[in-house]
Parts: sequence; structure tokens; C-alpha cells
Amino acid sequence: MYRSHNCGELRASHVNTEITLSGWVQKSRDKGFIIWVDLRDRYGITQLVFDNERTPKAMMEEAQKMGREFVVQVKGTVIERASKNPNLPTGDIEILVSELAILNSALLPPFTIEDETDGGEELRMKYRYLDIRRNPVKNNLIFRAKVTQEVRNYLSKEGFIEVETPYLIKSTPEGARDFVVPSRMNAGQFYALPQSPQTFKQLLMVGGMDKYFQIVRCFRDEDLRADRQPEFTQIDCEMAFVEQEDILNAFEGLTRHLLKEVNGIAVKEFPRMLYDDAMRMYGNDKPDIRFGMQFSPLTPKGSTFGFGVFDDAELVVGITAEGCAEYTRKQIDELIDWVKRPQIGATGLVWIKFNADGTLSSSVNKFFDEAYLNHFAQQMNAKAGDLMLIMAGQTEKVQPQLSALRMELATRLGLRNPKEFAPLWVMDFPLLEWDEDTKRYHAMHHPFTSPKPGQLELLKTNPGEVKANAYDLVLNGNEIGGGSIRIHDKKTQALMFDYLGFTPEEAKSQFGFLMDAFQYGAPPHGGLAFGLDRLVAILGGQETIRDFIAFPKNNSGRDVMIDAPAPIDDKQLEELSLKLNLKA
RNA sequence: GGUCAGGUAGUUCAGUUGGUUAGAAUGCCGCCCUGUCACGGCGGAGGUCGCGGGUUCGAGUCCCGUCCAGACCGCCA
Repeated sequence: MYRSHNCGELRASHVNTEITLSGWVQKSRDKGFIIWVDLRDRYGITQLVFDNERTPKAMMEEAQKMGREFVVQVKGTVIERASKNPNLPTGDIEILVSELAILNSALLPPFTIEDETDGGEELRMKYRYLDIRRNPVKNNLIFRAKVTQEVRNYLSKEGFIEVETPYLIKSTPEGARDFVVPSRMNAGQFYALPQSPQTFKQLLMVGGMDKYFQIVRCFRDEDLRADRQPEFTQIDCEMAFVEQEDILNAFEGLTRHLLKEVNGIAVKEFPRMLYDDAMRMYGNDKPDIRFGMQFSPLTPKGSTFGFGVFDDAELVVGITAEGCAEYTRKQIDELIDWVKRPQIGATGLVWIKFNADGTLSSSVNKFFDEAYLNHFAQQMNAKAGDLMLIMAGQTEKVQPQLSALRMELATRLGLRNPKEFAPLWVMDFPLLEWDEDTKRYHAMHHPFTSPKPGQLELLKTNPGEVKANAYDLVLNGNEIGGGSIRIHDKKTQALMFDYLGFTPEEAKSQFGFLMDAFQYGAPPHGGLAFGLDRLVAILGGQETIRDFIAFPKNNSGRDVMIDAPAPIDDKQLEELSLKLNLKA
């Protein structure tokens, strides 16, 4: 038996108990006459004690040899400490060791195994197995397990069936780049790893599995970001015989359940917002509604502003930063520089201070007198002490720019409390999106999304105006889930492929299996998929998803621990009927 | 594909206008220490300044190239 207890559970009530513990040496403090060793496992730290009076000389020498991260087993007696440590749950006791076995020695770790490690990202990823010994990473993984457990609890209770769908499927040109896998038995042919189990879950609906879910890995061969991995996990769900309302209710229920069970928070509001309103009021299809600062469109007093920048603009819109009128010129200039950075790309930023004494001053005093500025202040609901920030230009440029500024200001003002959760449904997304590169419309969500009832005809005349039965679940300014009511009849699906520029032959060869299935009694259906990695990170109150993934990829899509991807040898290539064509 | 900021001791970093023997903290090693828990004291070891080329009397520092890693844009239905 390696252990009778773990390293986190012994208390004063265990004094005089004979116990066996196993774990890693966190640190030893050798005072010469006495040696304390912090023994660590997943559950906590327990202090071992060896001293000249009570420990045999040979064991004392053995104890002195133990370095960091040695794996040891001890038998001993729980004793009360002479000096207790209130910072440690086990701080009232220590173990007087009677038997010591070094189970394995350890090289000195390349970074310290502590909450505030001295290790950089790269080292931590190379030695991820050591990193996982650290509380922050370990606790994140445990937290993730809790979330997935509660997802299964809730959905199972609601009658959802967990079904696995294949990972080796077929490549399609729609959407993201596919990871492909060569087929040895079918020379010259390739599987693709799924970007999502979308078509399979729809086929499960045709198969009569009317409530399905799966916690499933998905793969997209696109460039990475801090919050984007080439393989990521979705909570994938689909339901048959449902309307949009049924789906919203079902997954609002799941989200409430998670917030309650995982975070102990009962969400009151679960508001819904139209996509058009989100864009108008927040310039963003995933607004963070933990704070206000809504967009205020500005209109001139008369027929024109008399200020070229505003008069020439498609949209003049501002946000009001409460209590920021005292920002210095330097602070405001810094904000202006911030929005002008290439990443944001704004051409400028107009500011108006509503001073505490009621006067108004601005960067555009030349063009607007105080009465005119007051007109703006009224339009923006500004009051004394507020700072108004205004952008003007093309709607599709100004909206994301001012939205970025809104988020940045909120971060600086401390309005984005990670312990506060504000979920939001954003609904009625456009069905199609114009793509400047290919000069054609693309499905904004995916090509299986159904248009709003009665809008099918509009596709012919005004495709950009067509709204879809599509919805996103937004939490604290992050899209954590998205879904739609699907098309479930062959005719509409064929029509959709036609509008998206597929020839009938292409549609048949790529998605014929789905349209065939629709001919055999496909029920109305719809669903939703949550991005689990991001959801877990947000529920955990953190920005980065990487530390909620046991073995993440780096910025270049590499696993630096196992050093993947890697070349394969010629024999393998030959088996796969592949020839490399590398540029020198 | 692009933009920005990086690569210096095991680790995290500093290094001025190009100028003597490249520093700090921490970790590591040794000795000491009668209750530590961020233990403490004294001493010590530890460097291909990512790599290659160039400018210069002289390069960690300037220039060019390259590799690696990071944030973002494009991309991600």
C-alpha cells in the first residue's frame, strides 16, 4: 500500500495515528539538527519532520539527500506541531517519519513547481507534465472536469443521448481549412478531420435520436490565437421537433445549471437582443453587457454639422465614459494613439469633456460652440464629469473600432469583473455575408442554416437582407455558443447551395448524402454548439484557454513537448502513396 | 501572408552614446544554524549574449539574413 491518506487531509484530529503517505518533495528546509520536508500530492502539502533526537542517523542522512520533486513514501505518526502554520490546511500537524523510501529520484526541474513559477510559457509547455503539478494548472484541469461532468449531468437528465460521431470524414471546401489524413487502403484519397460534427448530428436527427449531445474534439487548420487552438472541444447538441424557442430554453437551462453548480451563481436576467440592435448599440455581435457605454448616434442640429469629418461620414457615433472628464490631455492623447494603432485602425477620435463645473470643452472647439457641444451631450446622455468619445466614418469600420475602444475603456475602468456573469442571446443573424475576395455571398453561420420564415423569396432580390434562424450565446463579451434551426427539406437545401454558388453536381458530390437523407422523412430540427475551452476559461474567470487544456499547441500549432508535427519516413510515405514536394 | 515587441547564467530579467573582467534576483552546490514553512547567515560554481554574415581599432549593443517563441491583423462557414 503506497498510502493510507493523501497529503491534504490530515488534521489535528489525526494526532497519534500511524499513516503512510506518498508524494513529491516540494521543498526541504534543513536546519542541521532538524529537517522539514513538504510532501506534495494532488490534494495538498503535508510537512514531514526528521530530527537528531527522534530520527535514526541513517534516515537523517537519507532525508538530507532528498531533492526537489523526488518521489518518496513515508510511514510515520501524525504529531502536533510545536509551531503551527495557519496558512496551510494541514498546518497544525506534521509527520514524524519512522520509515522513509525514496521511490524515485528526480532531476532538478527547469522551473520552480510553485503557484508563481519562474518558468516562462515555452519551458512550461515543453515540460507540461511538471507544469501540471502546479496548483494553477492542476486546479484548472479539475475545474474543467467539473464543468464537463455538470454538462453530462444536466443534458442526460434532460433526456439527451451522447453519441460519438466519426473523426475520419470527408473534406469540403466550405468554411475553415481541413486537416487531412491520407488513406493507405485508398491510395491518393484523404480523410478530413471534422471541423464540427454538423452533418452527422443532423443525420442523427433523421435517425430519430431526437435529443443528441456530444463533448467532441473538432479540428481547424487555421492560424492560432491566444484563445484559438487547431484542435478544440465543443459541446455539440441537436434536437428534433423543436422551434427556436425550445432550443433557447434548453440551453439557457444548461447555462444556468453550469453557473449555479460550478460558480454558485443564480443568473437572473437572460436577455435577448437582435443582431441588428447589437451592432447598432455596441458595434459588435457579441456585446459585453456587464457595463453600459452604449453607442449614441449623433445627428446635426440643422441640416449639416458644418464639420467635414462628420458631414462626410456615413456614421457619427460616440460613447460616454462616466466620470472621465478629468482625464488629462496626455491620457486622452494616449487613447487616441491606441485607436490609431494598426490593430484598431481608426483615423481619429473626437473628444468632448463635460467638465464638473458644467462647461464643455472639446478637440473640435473650432467647429462647435458650447451650445452645439451641449446638443451632442444631450444625444449621448452625458452629464457633468463625463468624457464623450466620438468616431466618424464608414459604418462597417467605425463600429468595430468604437467597440474595441469601449472594451478597452471598460477594462481600464475596471468594469469587466470576471466574477460577474452576464449571458445574452444574440438572435436573427444575417443568413449570408458578402465576401469581397470571391465577390459572392457566403453562409455566415453554415449552409445548413434556415432563413427566417417567409424570407426565402428575398434571397433572389436582396440576399444581404435575409435573416437566419440563427442565434449566438454570449457571455461577458465572448461567443460561447452558436446555433440555428436547420434546413430539413431537400428542395430548400438545394436552393441554398445554389445561392451559395455550388453547381448541382458539387452540391451532390459534397452533401448529397445529407440531401438524400432529407428525402426519407427528416424531422424539423436545430441545435447549438458550445466552445468548451472558452466556456471553461470564462467560468473560471480567466482570459487564456491554454491553461484549461492539458496539452495545448503553441502559436505555430506545434506541441513542443512531443515535438509534433514531425516528418515521417520514406517507408510510411510509400505506403500512403505520397511524394513530398518541399520547396528548397 | 502582414504588423508590433522579444531571444543575455538553470530560470526570470537589467545591460546607458559601440569601449576595461557582461550584472541582479532566484535556483543550484558547500559550510553553519535548537521549530522552519518565501526560513536565516557565510562562501562558491554557473555565460557559444539564438544562429550566420557584415560595418568598426573594438559589437550583447549598429546593419543584413535566418531560426525560435509571443500578441494582434488577415484567416477561423
